Amino acid sequence: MLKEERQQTILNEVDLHNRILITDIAEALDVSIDTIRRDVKELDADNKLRKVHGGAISMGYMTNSARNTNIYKIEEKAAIAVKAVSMLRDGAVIFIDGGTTCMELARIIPENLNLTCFTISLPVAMELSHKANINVISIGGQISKEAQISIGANAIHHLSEVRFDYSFIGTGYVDAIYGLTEFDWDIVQIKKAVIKASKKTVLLSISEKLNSQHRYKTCDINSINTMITELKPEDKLLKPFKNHDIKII
Amino acid sequence: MLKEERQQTILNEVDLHNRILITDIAEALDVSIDTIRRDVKELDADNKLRKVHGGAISMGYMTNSARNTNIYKIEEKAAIAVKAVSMLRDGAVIFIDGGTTCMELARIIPENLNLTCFTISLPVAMELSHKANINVISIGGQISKEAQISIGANAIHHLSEVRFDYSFIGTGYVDAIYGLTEFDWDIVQIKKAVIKASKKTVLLSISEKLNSQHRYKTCDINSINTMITELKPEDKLLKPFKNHDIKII
DNA sequence: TTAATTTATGCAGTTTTTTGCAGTTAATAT
DNA sequence: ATATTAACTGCAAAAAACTGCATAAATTAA
Repeated sequence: MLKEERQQTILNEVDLHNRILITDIAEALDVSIDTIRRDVKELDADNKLRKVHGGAISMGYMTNSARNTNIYKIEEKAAIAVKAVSMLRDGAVIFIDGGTTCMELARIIPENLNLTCFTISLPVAMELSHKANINVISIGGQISKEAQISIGANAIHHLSEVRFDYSFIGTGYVDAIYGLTEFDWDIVQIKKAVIKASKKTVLLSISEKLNSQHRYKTCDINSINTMITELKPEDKLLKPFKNHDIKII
Repeated sequence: MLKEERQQTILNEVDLHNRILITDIAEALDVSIDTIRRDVKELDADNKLRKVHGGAISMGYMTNSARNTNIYKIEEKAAIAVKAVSMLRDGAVIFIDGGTTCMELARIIPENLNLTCFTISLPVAMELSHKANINVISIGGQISKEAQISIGANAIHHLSEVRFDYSFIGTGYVDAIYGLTEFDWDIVQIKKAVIKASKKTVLLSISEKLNSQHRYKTCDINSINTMITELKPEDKLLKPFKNHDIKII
């Protein structure tokens, strides 16, 4: 049997069943385990499948990391994400919110970090699921079509049963006096539950949102432990927040 | 024997068997191995076949090479999805499994249909969230990195608290005698819970999976109410399933 | 026709590729 | 923590591919 044939067979099996065992294939094709191991290694290098311990899994829809490049103020959000990542320590149990800033954080979390990440966001969960050492836990519930996050009583109830070392949240609007506010009532409810479940709450927000407010209130500014913007901590725009008990990065 | 003749013979053999061994051809045509090697080299340069170590394979046989971005057997899966969609009625409460076939179903569910859709799959949830009239409920839990679905006790517990009119599920392997089987124990547990929560269970499977089996059993074939493949119901491949109480579409 | 030239083929020696095995290390499961 | 299983490393045998060269066959030119 030709090597090419063998590799085609492997690919076919992987496509069919999403997952294969090296030992199964070796037995089926009657070649040594090492040979199949090498085949799988090659196919993995060619991005035809993903090699895992003991076998291989299909690329399937794993590949569709539909990089949405045109995110508003992406540079600022990336800068915020970098600061946020520096807070992460091995073994931490954290929560990551939805929204493009938190998505950016999820995207740049290093592969080698061991974390347990809870999230209500479908895109964040998908992004994190590609990282080997991150244990991802999706909080279920009704899906908000606009934000692609879980909302509703079910999600809130779930949040009441966990406790995060850190939660990284975004907000629609933030103001030193009025605190964090949102356009959407459902989202406020979820965020309240998140903050309640967190030992430390970290707010990620681009400076453009500073000094803005809306209808529904999530929490006072004092409920936030750390605030991250793309600005330097000494920037004058951040002055109104310095009077509070907030660490500004 | 003319060189042209010889090369034509080689091409014929390749077309016939999809593959050849250099040594076989050399022996059959009674010329030296080097000659055939040179012939194959030329034919490869002319893109008449693909030379590989030890022989050559036909161009047509290389189905997998260009297909990297696409989904395996997408036409078949789309055909299955079309049949599945025809079962949906306004107001139904359904469950959609993960996997590429179920993803295809999610993709083609009409915008104007009013449905409540539960799912454990992140990609399916994201896809459905774009449809205005679909109420999407994500079942949370630990995220399986391979399948991008929720697994574990939490997800199973949730499934125990709902009841679906229909559940559309995929499977790794299906056989008339051994029933539905999977590679992965966690996934079996989830699927058991799904089936238990469903008034009617609909299996979506491409025919290539028929008569295959693996280690862990999800359920007997009788637990399935409807079975959808890309084949016509009267296809002889489906005969083993006709003895059972299954509706075949 | 014959000589010259090109092309094709086979052979020997060398290099590369493939494969399986044994021993060790790493990962996973119990 | 320990047992089991898988992965990696280096090695060696076998098979295949490549190289250069010599010879044979075919083509062309004189």
